[in-house]
Amino acid sequence: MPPTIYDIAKKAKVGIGTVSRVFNNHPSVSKETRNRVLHFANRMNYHPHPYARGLASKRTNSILAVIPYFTTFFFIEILQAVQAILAESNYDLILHGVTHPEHVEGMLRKNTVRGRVDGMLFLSLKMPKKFAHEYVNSHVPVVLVDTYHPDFDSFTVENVKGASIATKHLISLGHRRIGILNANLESTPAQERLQGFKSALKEAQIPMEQCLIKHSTSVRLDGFTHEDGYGLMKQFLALGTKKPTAIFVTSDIQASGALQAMEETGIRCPEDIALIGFDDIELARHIGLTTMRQPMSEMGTLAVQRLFERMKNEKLEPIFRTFLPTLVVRRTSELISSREVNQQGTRPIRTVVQTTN
Amino acid sequence: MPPTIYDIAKKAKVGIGTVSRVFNNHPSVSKETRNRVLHFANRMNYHPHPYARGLASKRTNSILAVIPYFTTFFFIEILQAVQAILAESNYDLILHGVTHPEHVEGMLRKNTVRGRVDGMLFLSLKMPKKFAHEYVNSHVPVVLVDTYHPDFDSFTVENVKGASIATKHLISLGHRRIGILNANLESTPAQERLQGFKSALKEAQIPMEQCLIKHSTSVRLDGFTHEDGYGLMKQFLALGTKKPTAIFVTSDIQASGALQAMEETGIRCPEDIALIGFDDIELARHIGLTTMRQPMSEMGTLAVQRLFERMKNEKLEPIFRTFLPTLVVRRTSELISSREVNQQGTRPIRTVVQTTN
DNA sequence: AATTTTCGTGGAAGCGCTTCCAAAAATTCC
DNA sequence: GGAATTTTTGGAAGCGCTTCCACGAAAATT
Repeated sequence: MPPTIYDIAKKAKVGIGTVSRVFNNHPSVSKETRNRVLHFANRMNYHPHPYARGLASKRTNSILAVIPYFTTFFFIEILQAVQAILAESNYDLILHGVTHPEHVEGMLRKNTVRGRVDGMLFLSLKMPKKFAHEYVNSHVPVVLVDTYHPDFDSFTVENVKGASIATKHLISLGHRRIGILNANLESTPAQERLQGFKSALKEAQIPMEQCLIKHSTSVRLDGFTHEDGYGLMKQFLALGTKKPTAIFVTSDIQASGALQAMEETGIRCPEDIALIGFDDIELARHIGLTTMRQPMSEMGTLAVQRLFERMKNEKLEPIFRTFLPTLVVRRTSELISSREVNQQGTRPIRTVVQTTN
Repeated sequence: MPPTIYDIAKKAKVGIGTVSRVFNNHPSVSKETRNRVLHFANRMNYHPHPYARGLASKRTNSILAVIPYFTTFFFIEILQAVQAILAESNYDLILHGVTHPEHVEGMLRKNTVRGRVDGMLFLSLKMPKKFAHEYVNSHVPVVLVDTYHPDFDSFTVENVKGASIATKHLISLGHRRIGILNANLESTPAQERLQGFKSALKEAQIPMEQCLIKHSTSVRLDGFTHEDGYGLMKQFLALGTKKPTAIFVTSDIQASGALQAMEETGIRCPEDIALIGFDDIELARHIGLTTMRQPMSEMGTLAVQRLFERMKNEKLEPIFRTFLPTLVVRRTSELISSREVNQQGTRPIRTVVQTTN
């Protein structure tokens, strides 16, 4: 049996209250007593039982991250930043992957009750309306990341503007027949990116063509997959002379599929069709994909910081913070004329990050 | 205040023992009573307090995964499999990223004490000798993944054989000047992969050349990075006529860096230098990299299953299970003669998985 | 020197559960 | 119909801690 606070108290000839105070850095313990307690605690390898602590103090020192089941780089990078902060504050990170959207509500109802966790990060999932409504007070602080609800702190990416910037980039390159290769329109990012795309075209007074607007209908990962990109690009390529000269693809992963479809068909990028993605996952750098960078690490950091603030002070007004993706120009959207070609006919892969504001 | 077991008991006009029994699926509760309790519990949104439960029952329903701080695809895929199993068994997954190797021991000492978690997965980190020694009984079940120690269940990849298979693949393609682009030799996988490489050459009676053996000295991620691959490949390319015709790269991520270095220099792959990586991360498929696939998902699954077994029965003998990586042949090791070239001069990216036993 | 204030400390109560034992209720048996 | 079983049930004790109140000793004040 591991030693309890009583064992330490007895050995150190003090009361349990004193031992407790030592381990909670309570100021009113004399230096000698403190050292004596620490000495024995150390010798006996004593560690306060976190559950007993949680039960007695109503603080758990752990925060819960609820993420969609599919783990992509997007979440990893956010969680990595989260972990870093939590670790230095001595908090535990509990992970809940949600497999089915219907489970979200039950999960919330279960974990949102005081005493389970000190706070909760809710990533990329739709906050059920019904739940948000009945979520009044006396509840655990919740911060949303990559999803929005007026009643909670929300940290999201400006998908509309990002998509618009991406599209404008293609326009600025001289393209006029521009397509969009979108994910499943069920998902909010897909809707917003489509919206941004359309607004950019409208602003540039480029007429929209229905055949240049394609989206996935797949349910898996809301269509943000390599396969969906591949399939939709094949459809684009089948358009023959009506096919676009540039395409805004709503995620890097889809773009990689699209690129593969192009390679197989012998359509060159960017010569025949230029491409721009969204996300800037690691892969994008490797394949030289122009894309919109999402500041995942920053989002994670700010979200936890906000969560901590809210844990200190319940009554903060919800804030809604938005992150503007940055344009990262790489090979797939290079201007053909501006290319450097070396003796072997290959080109260096370069990355140009363009800061937008 | 959330309702407690007492509130439910009062409403349902039963004793707290009965409520407890209902929530623990104890058989000796009559159907009507059970339904009545459940009815009120539901109405009042009652959820047993996990910490109180843990304290009273000495089961926590959570397992801890200790991972190196740097989060790579390797861990993600393993953890994803772990999560899937835990979720369906109603267990929580607690994540501890270890930032500094020196922290490992303290972390173990702290969490390995009964009552904190029910079990622990220890990924890719070196189990401190000193700790393993004093870790006798009355401790939490621990299972190691991607690392080995005789006193614990260990699930590891056969790096030596994997590296040997990779090297033999290159040999079978007719290559004789074969290099190895390795990570930091401080790390076990790097050492083992070097060993497998050497043994394959020896078996084929190919003399080893010192200049074809290169490794990273970087500390970050033990040298398993894009940058290290890039840098070392530059060194290979600087060898001029003495440069290899094929290289075994000890990870996909390094291989992607190596490929970039080749592209920049105008050295073609596989025409001038063939490449084989290790891991089969998603990226490998996208860039058409031949590689050794590590069965990460399978490892994760089996490791948790073993952990569960051990949680049921303390006294199991440690087992040591080993996974053989599979050769996945893609573009970077194609035989030049066997290439299909289509009219535009591009080739389809194909994947051939070769099962080895 | 007597009084007040401060500091350090001990330990009871209570956090919300599980588990056990004893007792009540229902069922079976003779 | 009553005793013997079996099935349900109630609730005290205890899990390991925090927190608060009370108390004695030391320091400061008068």
